[in-house]
Amino acid sequence: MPIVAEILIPLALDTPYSYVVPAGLELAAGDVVQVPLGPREIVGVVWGLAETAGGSNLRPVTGRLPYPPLSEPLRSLVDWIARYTLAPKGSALAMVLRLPDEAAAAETVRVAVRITDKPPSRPTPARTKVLAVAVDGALRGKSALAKEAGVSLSVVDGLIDDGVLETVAVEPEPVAPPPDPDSPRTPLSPAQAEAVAALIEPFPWPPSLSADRAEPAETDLRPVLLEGVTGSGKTEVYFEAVAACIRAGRQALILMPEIALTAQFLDRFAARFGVRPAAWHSGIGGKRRERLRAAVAEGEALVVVGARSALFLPFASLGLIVVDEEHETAYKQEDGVHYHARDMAVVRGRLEGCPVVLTSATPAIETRVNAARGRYRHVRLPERFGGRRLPDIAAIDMRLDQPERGRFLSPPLVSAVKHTLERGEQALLFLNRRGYAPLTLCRACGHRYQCKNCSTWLVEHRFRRALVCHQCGYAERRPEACTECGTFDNLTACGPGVERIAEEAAALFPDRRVVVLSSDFPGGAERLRQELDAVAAGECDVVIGTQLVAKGHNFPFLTLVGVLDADIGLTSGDPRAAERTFQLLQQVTGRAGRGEKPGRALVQTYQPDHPVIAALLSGDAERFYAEEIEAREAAGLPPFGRLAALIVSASEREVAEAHGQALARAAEPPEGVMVLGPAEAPLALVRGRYRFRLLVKTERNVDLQGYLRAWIARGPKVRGNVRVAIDVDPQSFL
DNA sequence: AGCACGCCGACT
DNA sequence: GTCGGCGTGCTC
Repeated sequence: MPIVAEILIPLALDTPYSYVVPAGLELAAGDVVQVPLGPREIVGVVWGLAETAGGSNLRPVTGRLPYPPLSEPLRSLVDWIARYTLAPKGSALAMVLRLPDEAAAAETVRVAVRITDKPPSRPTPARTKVLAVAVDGALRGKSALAKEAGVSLSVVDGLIDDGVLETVAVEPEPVAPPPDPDSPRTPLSPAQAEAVAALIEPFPWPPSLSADRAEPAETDLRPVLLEGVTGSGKTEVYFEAVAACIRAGRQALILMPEIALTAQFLDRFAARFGVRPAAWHSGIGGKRRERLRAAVAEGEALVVVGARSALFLPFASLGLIVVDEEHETAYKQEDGVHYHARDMAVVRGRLEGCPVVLTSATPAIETRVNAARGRYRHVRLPERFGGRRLPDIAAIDMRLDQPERGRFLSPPLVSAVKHTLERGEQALLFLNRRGYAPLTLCRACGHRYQCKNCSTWLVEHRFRRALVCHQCGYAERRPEACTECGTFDNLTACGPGVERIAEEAAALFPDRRVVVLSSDFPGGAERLRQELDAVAAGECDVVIGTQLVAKGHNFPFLTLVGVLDADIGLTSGDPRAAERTFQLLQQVTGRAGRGEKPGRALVQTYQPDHPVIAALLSGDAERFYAEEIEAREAAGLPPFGRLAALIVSASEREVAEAHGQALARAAEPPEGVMVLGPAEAPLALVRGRYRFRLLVKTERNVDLQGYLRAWIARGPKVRGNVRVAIDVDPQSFL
């Protein structure tokens, strides 16, 4: 009887396709194979095998490919994610399978050169310089040697041709040198040591700590929330869990938001483990990427630090997943397959049978609730490391301390910055608004510049001389004359953005180095990264920054943080606005005083009594969480359970056809599902397609997928290429 | 993802 | 009259 293989193909297909297995080919589930699809050959993965009588009209599997098979837990993860996110299985597989393309896989042989006994046939000054360096007989790369000798590469090549230097093929440098868990380290504080013990005691691989205990601890595979204020040393605590994991011979994965994956962090890792960890992020490409993937699959890479896509690496023996800064929104993937990496990490941990540690100074509400209800363990680090104090936080009531007309820095803040700079310390002015001014209007006719596609104001970017929509990216040149009434030179900028604050700071402190850090930093992400390093090294006095300064980087010289408009975001319609604002402000004020000197934060606000601001000022996070959870309950929003948004993406024509129909002609929701509102007006026109959202609330364990499928079936008749996904966010699924 | 088919506008 | 734009559907 012929054997039929169910092959999942990494395309947007929801079901595996059937192929016959040719005689003589032994296949097992998880094997990576090549199969014909239409006119071409394509890579797929064996999802299942069956012996059947029929199937003679099926095309045969071409053959097995020399890649490590996908493990059972990883295949289950693909199935799980596809089901949960309503994505086609093949799309979920594609995230795991990103296989090397031929070009990238071609390993170029690296060569090094070494001096031989042969004297040069024609000694020239340049050659003499090279030989002076090479005389020690050590191996060097060609370009390294040329650089060290201060000559060009051709001189080295000439000496090779002459036989004076010999080339030696070198092994490529290891992508993942083994970290040493027992490398000497700075001692932990008592609070940290206590947290380490509490954290790893119930982990399945026996930690050395409990080796001498009489009773072996009972394993507890619940995810753990490791919560501690900024500067409490959470990293060192979870490093000990990583150490215990690799001592037990298992691999560890540390997930971080991309922005936090800095040289600074890798150095901290190196300080603990002797080597830098293997890093996986969107910037790592080609050959290196594939070698690292192979090292992970062979179990050779013991620790991987990576952005969210690292979650899909084919670990041979995963023993621990750490999700650093678990509240970060960067963990949400918003295009293609919609998923939240933190939650998928919890799922993968469950499927792999390994513990998952979530860390944060300001956990997401749903994580806090999960911890409070005992579904997650909760380990806390209550104080800052090394006896350092949290920054003093004070409010500046903008109704009382008004800035000068046309200015945005209040007098108390200006004087605080002045004193900070006089002491030779750094100040950060935080304003979560890119560009120069959020609104431009004509003084003559009152026309307000608005996006052509969205309902938002166009933000002036003075550096680029453009008006830009922050919603959809639409941009136009900033006009000289009003496009409505034609009045020349009469447009006025309303409100501040970071560029405008930089202008103000430069005027106030003309002899100081002022730098603006935002995601549209001129020169791109790489230059931005360098600039962040420069700021951390103290090469700047006043930093004006958007939310990106709240993340990742540690600025040891920073002692003052001024928050310019703390109220931004509190009034937005987002049900998570309060939480987001609290997290952001807590993180950014926590930047102050992480070096030698104590820090201070001043918060400009019009509503010092707002619960979010009050909680921030009092440093009472407990109160904030309690109040926020209560407020959500009262508003019918879930503090727990799942808040999802159905996102429909439809073309302009489809929208026109569906116009007038209630987009939320929803199926009757099942028990436990509550529709919070009708589909909103189009959120944005993105690349010619409108996106809609439908917010639904669910209790745990409700078949949200089923409901959403029903919605799709009975929803507006937008035919054809309608894509649907769940906006995965606060949720529970265990 | 590719690739084919098919339906409409704008051109040698 | 065709050329080619992309919207749509199909691949075991």
